[in-house]
Amino acid sequence: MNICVSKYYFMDIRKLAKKLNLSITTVSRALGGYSDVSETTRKKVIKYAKKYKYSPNPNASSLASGKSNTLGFVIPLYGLNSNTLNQASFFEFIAGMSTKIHSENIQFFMMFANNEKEEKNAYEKLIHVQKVNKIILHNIKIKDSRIEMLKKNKIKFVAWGRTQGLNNYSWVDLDNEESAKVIMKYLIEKNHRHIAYANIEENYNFAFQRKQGYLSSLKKNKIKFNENYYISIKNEDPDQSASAIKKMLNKYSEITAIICSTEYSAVGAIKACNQLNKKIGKDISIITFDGPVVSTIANPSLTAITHERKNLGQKAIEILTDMDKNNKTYTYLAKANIIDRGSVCKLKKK
Amino acid sequence: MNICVSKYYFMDIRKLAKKLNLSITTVSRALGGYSDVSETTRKKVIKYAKKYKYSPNPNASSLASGKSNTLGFVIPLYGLNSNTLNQASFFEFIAGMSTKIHSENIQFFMMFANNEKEEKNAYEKLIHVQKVNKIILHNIKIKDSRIEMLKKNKIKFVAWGRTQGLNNYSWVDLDNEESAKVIMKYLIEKNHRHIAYANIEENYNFAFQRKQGYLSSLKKNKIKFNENYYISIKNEDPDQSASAIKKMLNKYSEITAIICSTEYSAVGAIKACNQLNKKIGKDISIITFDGPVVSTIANPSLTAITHERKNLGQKAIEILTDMDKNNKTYTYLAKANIIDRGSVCKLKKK
DNA sequence: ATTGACAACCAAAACGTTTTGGTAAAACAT
DNA sequence: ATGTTTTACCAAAACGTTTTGGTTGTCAAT
Repeated sequence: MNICVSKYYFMDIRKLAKKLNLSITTVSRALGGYSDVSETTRKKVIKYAKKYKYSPNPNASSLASGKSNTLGFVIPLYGLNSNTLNQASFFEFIAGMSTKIHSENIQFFMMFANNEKEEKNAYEKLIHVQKVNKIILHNIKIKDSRIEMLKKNKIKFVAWGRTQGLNNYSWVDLDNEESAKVIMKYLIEKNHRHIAYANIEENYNFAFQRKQGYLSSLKKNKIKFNENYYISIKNEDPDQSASAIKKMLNKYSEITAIICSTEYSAVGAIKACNQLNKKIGKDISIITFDGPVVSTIANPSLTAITHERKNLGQKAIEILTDMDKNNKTYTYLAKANIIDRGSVCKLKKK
Repeated sequence: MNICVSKYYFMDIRKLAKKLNLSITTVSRALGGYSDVSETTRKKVIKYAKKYKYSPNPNASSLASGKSNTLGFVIPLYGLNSNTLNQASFFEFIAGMSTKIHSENIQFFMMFANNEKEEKNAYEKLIHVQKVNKIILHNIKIKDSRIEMLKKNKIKFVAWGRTQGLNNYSWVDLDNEESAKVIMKYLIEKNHRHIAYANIEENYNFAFQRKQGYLSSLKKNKIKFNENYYISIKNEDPDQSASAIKKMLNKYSEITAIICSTEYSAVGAIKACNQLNKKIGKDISIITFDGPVVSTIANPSLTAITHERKNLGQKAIEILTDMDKNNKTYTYLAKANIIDRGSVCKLKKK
């Protein structure tokens, strides 16, 4: 009654070669997809490899080839650990990756970083000690020196997020600017004209992009940007948001809708409205970016625009495998959909 | 202007041995801590290894020794991906680990699992393909066949959580029963006697343990267990909780306090009270287990008992390194503290 | 002086692959 | 018929360690 050991009766390439009456070289090259093996032989090799559950020893293989077929990934704990919302998007991303990884037989090597210095160090270790040849670059800064570093080392990578300016590398990202426009269209169709925007500080790239979409939609609809309707909070702290929003709503009572750039500001908005006894979805409309947590936890729930984050992870892996084949760079923008939870009301046309 | 490559000018054990005028064997054994190397030699070796930033090629080392000094860890996405609250505790755990991993120079190998079958498979791959020699066993079931499997393969492991019954292996866990008792003491001191308990289904081990604490505290204080005050919800769905709690409060208006076994049931309780127009912290008291999310997002915030989850991760690594030295098993129970957020009121003594 | 134990070192084998630099046979071109 | 190219295969080296099975020299006990 051996639960597991029996399943992996040990089969190395030598035994496999002997069983097949082939040389080790041929077996290796058959499985490696080299062209100096006839198709009939290759099929036989693959069939037997499957039958005997042969899987090459990854250490031997990495050692011999100088590459490890391992995907490096650094988890920036310092950005995640205290931020429940980022955590959710993180898990959605790796869940997306995992669907592809399984089929592509890639392996995974993770490291942790508790601050920026550790983060950079981790990437260097991944490359020079672990010898990973693929990397998911996460937690992109507006300007990011890691990109040059990876290029110099000729490591294939996909960035999750973009730097500001020219992005001449492969990346996947949310279509932040576009989704802000979608939100604006949604509000304007419901006849909102005095639309406030609660942001976190703009040196987060996504926050900057979202604001751009807001501004360009205003312009397109010939609404003048009113800077009193715009809030920028340093930390992702709902209480700070709440007090700023409260002040704003008190002073500018003509505001009928608030766009919240993160879930934290959304929670702030809810608190502010509760304190002012404004009924959400009636006296005031609120719409937020993202919202996995708000949707289940916050009270009341909020209408939100959500991105297909799972696609991001999937695409990242797809791109990496495509990059193996040809040396192009690829990009992917995740689209977003509005999920109506009743926190936005339709105003009468004036 | 080389950002990174220069930092790791390549130094292997051969070059190091040549520089030191020693054999490769001696260098290896000096760094490995073997006793057939004199202390003076060892010091010299270590000094130079540091100076030249030598770090052994992990693939070569694993290949030669048959062990990889790598810690295996399977992320059960199927339990995490949709559950924001588990995510938070997950990150707290790995953040805890990361503080120790850095200092102990352990490496990390992660796999993902989207269901129980994949999960078990992942552990087998970790052992037989990746050749990890240490494992953090996560997502423990009440009865868990993986434990036998790991024992049979002589893999050192620490379980995060416990099976029911005899636990003759190393584990770290929350002190669930004790913290339920702490909560009960807290409520009873505030003169609550009609205390309801909103649980999720008891075949989660932690839910079972927490209920035990509740029951034994009742007994100790000579309060008879009233099964009408006890709710057990299948899924972690706030709305299901809400409707059950609402029904209960309507029928048994003598209830003055609700203990929520998870944050989800806490959100349910908040919703129920709002719908019944009962003011939390005044008309009714609510206290919840955990609460990283509730504390920032839920409205109002709730008094909660929180465990030092970061310690769990730290201890897990500590235990693994201790187990390397001597073959004992270790256990650790994380203590909990009540954080008062005003949702529990003091009743007048009758 | 001889023996045994011990300390400190080392050469070579082993780990399981990939890669290099071939060879033999078959196919094709002249 | 001969030279050339192509196809299909392989032996051996290499990857950078750890481990095995020693050797040599020193010291204490006899």
